[in-house]
Parts: sequence; structure tokens; C-alpha cells
Amino acid sequence: MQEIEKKVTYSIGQFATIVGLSAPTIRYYEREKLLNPHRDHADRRYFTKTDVSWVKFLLHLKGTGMSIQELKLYVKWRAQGDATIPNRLALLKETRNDFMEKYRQVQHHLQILNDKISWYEKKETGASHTEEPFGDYLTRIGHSE
Amino acid sequence: MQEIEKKVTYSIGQFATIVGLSAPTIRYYEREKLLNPHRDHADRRYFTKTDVSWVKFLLHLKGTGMSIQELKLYVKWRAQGDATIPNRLALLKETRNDFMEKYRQVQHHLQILNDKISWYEKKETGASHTEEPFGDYLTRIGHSE
DNA sequence: GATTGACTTAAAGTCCACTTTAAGTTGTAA
DNA sequence: TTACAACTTAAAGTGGACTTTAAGTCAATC
Repeated sequence: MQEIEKKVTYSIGQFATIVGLSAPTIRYYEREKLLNPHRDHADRRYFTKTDVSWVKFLLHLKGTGMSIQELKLYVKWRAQGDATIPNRLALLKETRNDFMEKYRQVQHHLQILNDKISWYEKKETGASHTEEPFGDYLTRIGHSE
Repeated sequence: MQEIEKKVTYSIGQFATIVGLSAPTIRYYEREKLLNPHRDHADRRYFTKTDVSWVKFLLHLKGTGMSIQELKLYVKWRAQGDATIPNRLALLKETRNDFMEKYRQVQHHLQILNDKISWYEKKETGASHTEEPFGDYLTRIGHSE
């Protein structure tokens, strides 16, 4: 049963749909050496379930802020074997550090956005007599800046 | 005392430093009509504390995912007065919705990144006999995909 | 056997948010 | 009064991550 499953392959179009990218993007990733699909007798790419997992993993890394260049580096190191594990680990930890920093900032941005929405809602409801400036409002609720 | 405070002004260079942008970026924002600073007798821009608060607020919105185009729209509506409050509120709420969606995705990306780091750390420590593939590891800890 | 749709390539184009360049003006300090 | 830093403008350039174009190949269906 698993023997049968392992033979499943996808064309670039199918693969692109599965992973949520466009076919040109898949080709672009291949040019950047993030992927290297198999080729059939007519030189057409085909992809396996392993490729699906792999690109999904890359997209997770990308989603935490890694650039294409950093992904390339990671992929290069990976191809060089276990000796580069410290390099890869360092890269991932740095990525996580940068991510956490941005994450904190973004939470603050969200807080201000929420405050502004509340302020507008209050203004809409309270009609005319509610004329408190947004800056004062922020200070009052303890979110100055 | 507040009378004195109110007269504080900043040159574009000082202002840029305060808000954490470059002077050319400030000029760019002005071209995009997000800002409009005062001018002195020699046609040089000067900025007030109100401008500082305003650009900081814009940067909070930007930080939640609003594009320059969306900020321009917001600013345009703002200039049109209270009649556009519903428009602004709708824009901010849409921004928040999009933000929350991305936020959830990004949390998942982070989880996978963390898992990968743990997996490498385990591999580094456990040395040779720890040969569990990452996919299996994810499944085992309940973070498949 | 012709049409269709999905594939192939290399190269050029796009979008966003700035950044840099080039040429010139102004206020202060030596 | 000359040097210098900080400002002014319009326009061109940059970087990242794709996307589009153009010209062609191939396999399956009518």
C-alpha cells in the first residue's frame, strides 16, 4: 500500500496548485536551486510527495522571514551533510530571534490599530459630545505612543 | 510651560532621526501626501510634535500591513472630515481582519521553525543513534504539516 | 492529421517602497 | 568670506520576489 503511494507524481501545474504557488514561481525556485524536480522522457518536470513536504517546509521558513538568499544558503548547507548542522542551526536561531523581535513590534502595532478602531466606534456612537483626541484616549487607556 | 513646549520644531534631519526614517523617506511620504510639513522663510521644511505623533501613528498602521496606497486613502478620507468615518473604520477593520489571518499563519510558521530547531538540537546531542526524519518527528509531537 | 492544452526555455517586465544621484541654495562657524 | 553641513528639487536607480512574454515542443483527443 505504501509502495503504491510512493509512485504518485505531479506535473508542475498540479504541484503548483497543491503547494499554493504558480508554475512560474516553481520554476523560479528551481533556478534558485531551492528545488530540483525529476524529469520525464520529454524533459518535463515531475514532483513527488517528498517535494510537496519539502516546499511546504521552505514556505514555513520563508514565512518566518527568511529571504530567498537565506533559503539558498540553508539548502546549500543541507546538501553538504551533517557537518553543516551548526551553521543551519545558527541560521534558524537567528531567524527566530529576528522573528520574535518583529513579532513584538507587530503586536504593538495591532494594539494601536485596535485602539483606533475602538476610538472611532466610540466616536460614532457617542456622537457629538465625545470629542476626546486620539492621543489623549491612548494615554487614558495606558497605550501612549 | 506648555506654551513654550508647543513652539518646538524639527528640521527634516532631526525629524527623520526621531521617527526612525531617513530624510528621503520623509520627502517621499510628503510626495505621497501622507505628511505636509510647514516651511520656513527659506522654504525648508520644519516639523512639530504633532507631526511626530502623526507619522508614528501612520507607522503603526503600516506595521499592521497597510500599504502606502491604503494609507493615502485613509489620509484622504481623514481630510474630508467626519462624514468619512465609516469608510475609515471599514478600512481599519479590513486591515485588522487581514492582519489576524496572517498572524495565525505566522504563528504556525514559527511553530515549525521551533520544531526544526529542537529537532536539530536533539540530533546534535543524541548524536548518531537519533535518526528520526523531521516529518516523523512533526507527526510524533503533533505538528504535522 | 490537425487542434488543444500543458508543458519547455531565456529574457524582459512589474510592483512596491524606498534610495541614490546630480545640481543647486542657505545658515552658521572659523 | 570662505568653507561646510544641511537643506532643496526632479529624476533615475535599486532590491526582492516574482510575473509576463515570446517562441517553441509534445501528447492526447477529435
